[in-house]
Amino acid sequence: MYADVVFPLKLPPLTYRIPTGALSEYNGNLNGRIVKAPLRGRSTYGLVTSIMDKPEIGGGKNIKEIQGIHRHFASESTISFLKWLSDYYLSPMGVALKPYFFEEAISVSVHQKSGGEVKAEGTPAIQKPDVERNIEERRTLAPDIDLPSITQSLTAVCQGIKDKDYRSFLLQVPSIPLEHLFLNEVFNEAGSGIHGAIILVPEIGQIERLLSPLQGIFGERLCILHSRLTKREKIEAIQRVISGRSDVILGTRSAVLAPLKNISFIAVLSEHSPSYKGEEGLRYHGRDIAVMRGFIEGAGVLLSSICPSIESVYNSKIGKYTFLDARSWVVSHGTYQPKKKIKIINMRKSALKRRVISEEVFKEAKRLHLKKETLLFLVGRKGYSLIRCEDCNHILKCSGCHLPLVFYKSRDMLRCHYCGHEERVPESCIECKGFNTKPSGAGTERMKEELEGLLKTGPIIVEKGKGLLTEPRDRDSNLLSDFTPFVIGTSYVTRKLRDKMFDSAAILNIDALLSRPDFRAYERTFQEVMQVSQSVRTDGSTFLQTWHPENIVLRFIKSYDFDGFYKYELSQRDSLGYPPLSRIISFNILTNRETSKIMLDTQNIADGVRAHNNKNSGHHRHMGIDLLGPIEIPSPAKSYRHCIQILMKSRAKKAVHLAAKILLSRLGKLKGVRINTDVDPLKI
DNA sequence: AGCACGCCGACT
DNA sequence: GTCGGCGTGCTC
Repeated sequence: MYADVVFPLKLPPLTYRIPTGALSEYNGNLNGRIVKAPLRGRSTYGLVTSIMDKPEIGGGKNIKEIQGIHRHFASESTISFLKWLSDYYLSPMGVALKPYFFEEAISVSVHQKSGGEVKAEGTPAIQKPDVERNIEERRTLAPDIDLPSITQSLTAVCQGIKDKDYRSFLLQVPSIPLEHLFLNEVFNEAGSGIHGAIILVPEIGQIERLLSPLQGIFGERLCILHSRLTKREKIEAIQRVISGRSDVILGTRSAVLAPLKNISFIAVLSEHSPSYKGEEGLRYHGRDIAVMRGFIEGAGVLLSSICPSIESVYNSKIGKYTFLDARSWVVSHGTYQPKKKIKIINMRKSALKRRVISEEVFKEAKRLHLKKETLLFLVGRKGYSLIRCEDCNHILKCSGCHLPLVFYKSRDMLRCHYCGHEERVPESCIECKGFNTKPSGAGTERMKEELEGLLKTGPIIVEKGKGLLTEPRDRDSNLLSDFTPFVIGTSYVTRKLRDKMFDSAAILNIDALLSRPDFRAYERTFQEVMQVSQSVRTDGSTFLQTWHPENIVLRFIKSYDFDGFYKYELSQRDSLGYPPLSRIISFNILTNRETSKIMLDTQNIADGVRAHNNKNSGHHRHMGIDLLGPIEIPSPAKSYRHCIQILMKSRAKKAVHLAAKILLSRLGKLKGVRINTDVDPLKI
């Protein structure tokens, strides 16, 4: 008998001989067991995914023998999920095994005597929920909360958990605290029915805010899992999960693949967050994986957000998810009023002299400064500005990366934010040799300068720029006391300083967000504004400065018309053939070699696949597969100098996978290149 | 991931 | 002349 073994390496399953007698010792089934097998002369731990009578004909000639059989790791459903992952993300199975915490599981096996099954200790008794606290929370968050209609659906979630029905929900909430409150409700209602749960948040910082309420409910059953744990901590966490001591996991993206034996519930908070998408290794999307894992393992899945992704709303419209609308959880009086004012500022009418700040925002700054209140300024970048030639309109770029260089006035240097390269500011324009180079646009540094200048001229005195934060990267966010009047930062300040509330906020150049070369630019902008408004107090305003106030997205945003936006955006995506109505797969061909020959070869391969596609689906014109490229793009990987990209795009979502496999197998024959495949890429 | 094989620069 | 650099390729 033979077994296919997967190693946590960039490898497909390899075939090994099963030692005689071993099978009967394990009831004739080794599937899902960790085994030790020789690989390139060294014994390595791997996972058995299938057993068979005869080895595959095409496989290796001198098949080696399994050296040791260890604990059971993966159920049949886990193995089929692994296969699905490898298939969907077009990666070798070993790459799919890695994020499964396989190596941690091996360490656990090795340290605590291999061979035998670890007996699950049975789930510890559920702790009494902290009822007092929850009631208190409800009172302060939403005094007249009207639960009935929501509760019905919520109970359905709980029933789903109890019945092991496959059910996914998309919940739209008006605020982050209510998102958390809802989750609390689910656990209070369904707590005793939950055996195995995963709660995902997009960033590590958000774990903290859910920790104590969840500990109140689950006590020792709760386990934290994220990528910043040390090796040791990770192994410890996985040990708790494998042994059954912990069956409720709170963590980031990677936690979705925690090796839980049973799962009855998965929650994905802020499901729209781009942090859920991986950019290396197995490039899986945490939210999509959650839905798929829920389906395969029969768990209820709850996706929630203040501003859901177009994908998820689409999926709810076509019946894949049940939509729960909690936006009406708005309290009319009381302390909680989520719909804060959003003001669109027409810069054509009201930009002040240096064109980065408007009269309205300046007035608001003066007003708030007098009242000792706080204002958040959001700018597009760090540093002072870009440098643009007034004569030829050329913007200074990094010679290596072809990305704009950022001017740091304080150090009088230009810096490439991508590769870190620094250079002196040139005397004249590289393009036209003119001497008319000027700062263009505004970063945090320039805003600080601008603001100090403006406020000093008025009746307000700023204490030597004190309290103005220009370097939000500072690890120590404690620098920001509650009395810090003005914070200037890039958008990720809102993520890092979630608990700090501002009296107003201003996005100084929303046009930069809206005009990003990304088909999701409008969606991202909507989400960004919703995010920012979360940090603004109830009676405060969010100012959006724009040179294009006629932009339809701004009108949707201003009136919080998410439904209108969704309709508009979906029709745009439809007419251009973008997701969610199509699927995109990107292929990056990375190399350090001369690019011209590879470019030619790649072109030929692409043409071949194009011909193949046309032959197979020529009569369905609208269902065809678009193959774009190859084109040379700036290399996204530091260790490779060149990158050639091919994009595949089609409304026929299954056919595109098939075509991608053909393309990949041909690209694989190229020498001296590395190929990165990204299914459903976020950045293209 | 490792580890071997392989083809170009400064040392005994 | 060799030692060794790491870039490239293979692992049942």
